[in-house]
Amino acid sequence: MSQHRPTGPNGRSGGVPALPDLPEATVARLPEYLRALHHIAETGNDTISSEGLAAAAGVNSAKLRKDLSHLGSYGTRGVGYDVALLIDQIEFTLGLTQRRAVALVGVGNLGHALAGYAGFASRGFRIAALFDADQARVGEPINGLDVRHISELATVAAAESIAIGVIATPAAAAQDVADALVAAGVTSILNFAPCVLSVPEGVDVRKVDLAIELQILSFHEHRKSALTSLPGGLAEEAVGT
Amino acid sequence: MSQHRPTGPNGRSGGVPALPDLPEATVARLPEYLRALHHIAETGNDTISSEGLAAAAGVNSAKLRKDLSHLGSYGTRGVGYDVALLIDQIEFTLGLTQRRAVALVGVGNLGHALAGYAGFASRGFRIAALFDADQARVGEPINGLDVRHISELATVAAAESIAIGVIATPAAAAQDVADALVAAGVTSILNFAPCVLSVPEGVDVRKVDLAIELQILSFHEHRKSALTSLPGGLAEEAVGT
DNA sequence: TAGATTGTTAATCGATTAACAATC
DNA sequence: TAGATTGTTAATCGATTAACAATC
Repeated sequence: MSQHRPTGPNGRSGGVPALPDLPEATVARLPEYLRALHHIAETGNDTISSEGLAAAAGVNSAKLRKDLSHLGSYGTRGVGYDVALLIDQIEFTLGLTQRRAVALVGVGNLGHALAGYAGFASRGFRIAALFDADQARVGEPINGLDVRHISELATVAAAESIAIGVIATPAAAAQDVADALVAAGVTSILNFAPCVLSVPEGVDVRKVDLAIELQILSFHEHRKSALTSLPGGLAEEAVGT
Repeated sequence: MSQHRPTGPNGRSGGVPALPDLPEATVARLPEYLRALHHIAETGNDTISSEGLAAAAGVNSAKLRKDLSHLGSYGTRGVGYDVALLIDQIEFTLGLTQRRAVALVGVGNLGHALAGYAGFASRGFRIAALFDADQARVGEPINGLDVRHISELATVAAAESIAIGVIATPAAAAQDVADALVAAGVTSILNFAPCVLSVPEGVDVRKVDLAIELQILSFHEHRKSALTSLPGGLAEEAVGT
């Protein structure tokens, strides 16, 4: 999913503040904790136990504490975590202290929806530019931004300091778009096209494939219906804890 | 992410055809192999090696062979895999031999795009009904389907044999929608709302949170820029293989 | 102090990978 | 037969979890 460069055993020389190595599984959960913490903050709580936060994030509390211990020691034994402090720590770790500019390529069905998705803005990102290869769409205003032609990518990316790109094109176009993004200096790509992208070392790719999510659910449906049709009683038994 | 019931050590009595236990990580990759295989089939190849398929799916070949070995032995040593046969096997395993009916709840920005997403139809699913809580949207035709009021969920789900639901509502509404889906007999949910759902045992939930994907990328951006700003040379060194 | 809760340890579990014997 | 490639083994690695000592 994400091309990942091992950061090595932190073998550094200078007195630079060390960014600790975080397990990838932990990194993937931090945003969930952050979302839960914002929710908790909104309800007026300024302290939360690992048990409470874990419940809000849908994980078990041992895992949560283990995850947070990688960031440092920001809880108080016998009390819990200071919500505001923990929000700050996680936001810092995720690099969300600056609002990051994002380029969105492909303003079809899905791209159009993503361009208007309020969750990006509220959670640390700014859609800074929209691109499409179709001249007929260039100039079209979406959510306050005019769609630009893909050929302008490099210029705009430089001008807006864009390091993150979102691909919402058909699969057939995605690799070319990825190449263009990389050429424009983008080093992180979120790919909604159902295909594998090849990118140089140092560029991170994450993929969201909507049909794959349904197919995974389909697998479990298939299992569930197979169990149901077994001779009496077995279904319950096999479902276990 | 997905509430998962361990299926137990296959402890069965009767002579029912055994569905082998598959590691969850393998299940999550099968759809990717399937997509790659369809692509390979379209290019006219009827045989593919593990090396070739692995490359097309973006994984290493040892992992691919290990994954496929869980389904049984469908390759030929010295030759490779029969593309059509493997497609059939994976589709069977994923329960894609029947086209599955899906209910989509919430036809805002994102829901609208999902309702029109061709990838669902082409990869085993049929959006059978659209729902919204907003009476103003009820009756609106989207992609050949009229939006219905959420109160009709149970009736329609039964009539259309819907077992899979997609939630594309605001977070605040998502839990109520999930409850309604479960009450209507839905046993698999794909949740696009940024919140944790609580569902009964036996119901599977998968979650897609678009902002979380960007936040994970942001983390890596943060790391990369920290490395870049280190005193000369270290950046290259730390990036490693 | 007594009660609560963190941070850490250590055991367990599952996933990945390289290597290679089996076999086409 | 020789070459190619699978399916499996076994070692390694990373993630999860329960338990509890540390400490507020």
